[in-house]
Amino acid sequence: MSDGESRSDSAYRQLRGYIDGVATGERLPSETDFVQMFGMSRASIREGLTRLRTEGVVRSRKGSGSYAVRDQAPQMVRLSAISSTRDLAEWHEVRLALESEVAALAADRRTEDDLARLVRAQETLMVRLIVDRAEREDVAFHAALAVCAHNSKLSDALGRLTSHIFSWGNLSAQRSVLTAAERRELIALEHGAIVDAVAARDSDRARAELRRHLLNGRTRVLSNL
Amino acid sequence: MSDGESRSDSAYRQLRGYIDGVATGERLPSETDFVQMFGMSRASIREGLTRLRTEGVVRSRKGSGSYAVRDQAPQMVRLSAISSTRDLAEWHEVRLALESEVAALAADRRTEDDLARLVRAQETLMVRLIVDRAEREDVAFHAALAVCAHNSKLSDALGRLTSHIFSWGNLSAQRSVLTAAERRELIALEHGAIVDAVAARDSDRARAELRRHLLNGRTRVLSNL
DNA sequence: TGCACAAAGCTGTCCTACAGAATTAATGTA
DNA sequence: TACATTAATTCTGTAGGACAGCTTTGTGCA
Repeated sequence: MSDGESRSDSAYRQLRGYIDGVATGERLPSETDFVQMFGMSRASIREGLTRLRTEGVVRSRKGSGSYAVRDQAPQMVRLSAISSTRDLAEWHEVRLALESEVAALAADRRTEDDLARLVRAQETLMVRLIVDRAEREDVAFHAALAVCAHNSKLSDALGRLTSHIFSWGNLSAQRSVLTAAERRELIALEHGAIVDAVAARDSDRARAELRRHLLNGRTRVLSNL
Repeated sequence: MSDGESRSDSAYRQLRGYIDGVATGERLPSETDFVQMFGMSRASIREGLTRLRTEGVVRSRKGSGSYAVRDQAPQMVRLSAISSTRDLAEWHEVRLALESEVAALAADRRTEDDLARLVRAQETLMVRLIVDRAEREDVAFHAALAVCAHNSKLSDALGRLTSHIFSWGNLSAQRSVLTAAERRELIALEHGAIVDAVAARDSDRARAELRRHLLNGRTRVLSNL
């Protein structure tokens, strides 16, 4: 889990943890202090600090020191760049949290029209899977599921997060460990179970089946790195 | 150019300009190439690159090179203003999704120190509840729980969302249907159940108890409107 | 006390060096 | 020739040292 973490990732994480424990505007220890505290070179410490400066969490003044800048306007949740497998795993967990709730709400609230759209999205996906990986249709299925939940805040956040994670996937090698046929069968099975649960208005089962689907997918993706 | 510009500022600006002129996914020149192109040290170049990586504009792979990312995609999830009870209910559901997962992860991953902090937060809350509504201490308890989950993305998003919801609550009349004593007993019971589940490393129970806690709270708040 | 000045500490920047991953070139074999 | 294997090269990540220039602190003097 934390093995894919580079030195500067570790520095960033530890610095962030340190900053969470100090008052607004307070001066941080010097970079050389952090070097001794964290047991890594000043270059790595500075890299972590640079990231925090970019995020607006820290401000540095030449000759004086670095200072914690507590956040001013928490009106946004920033989808920070995915720069390590740990970042990816963490965003996956956020997605899992949102989408498992979406699945449960979908089972509770779906209309007949919603269900019809969901079924159609799944059928379109399965047809397309014969040709290629059908990533666009896969996203469409999950979007159709989100619509069923009848919560615009939830589906909007989930949609942005999913595309964020997805855009990372496009950059990486994206070699699947599964054959096309295996993948097709898996999706048929797992998506089918979700659709069934939503159709039966069984929210607990919908949540459980979606969790299984995402956890399986995560395992496959992460085992590829 | 401008006098107040540091070397790394200049590197950042020039790198950004360079990247604007290349295709998505294209490989950038090496850091040593930029050293010659911009006439500054590799440290300054790397600082500029680190900023761009943090912004998600660039991605670097050890041994290979740095690549332009583009597809600037939606980097933010906007916490839109709460202007109706429906908005409030929807954000509550998002919070429920995130925090129930946090509770489950907390039970799985909490260290002894995490647990100690959580218990202390609850004790502080209970003491303060004798005096007033102790909203700050209530938030602190939930923050302590989030720390246990060891997922900075999840806890950050949840923290911002919670403060967003709370800021609405502060604006409204905030008349509770419960007496202070009733509220105190309820929090003791429900928070206690969560702490117990986390202590026992029972993720399912932690999830369930947190759901119950939040759903009860939601019912109380919404029945007030 | 108040002020000037020296000393120490800090970040910003540059340099050199090397490990380790990824890519490319070279080489041997069928 | 075609291809698999190996070696050389390239590149980022990290370490450590050095110094300039700015800020803060401390000291001594009037």
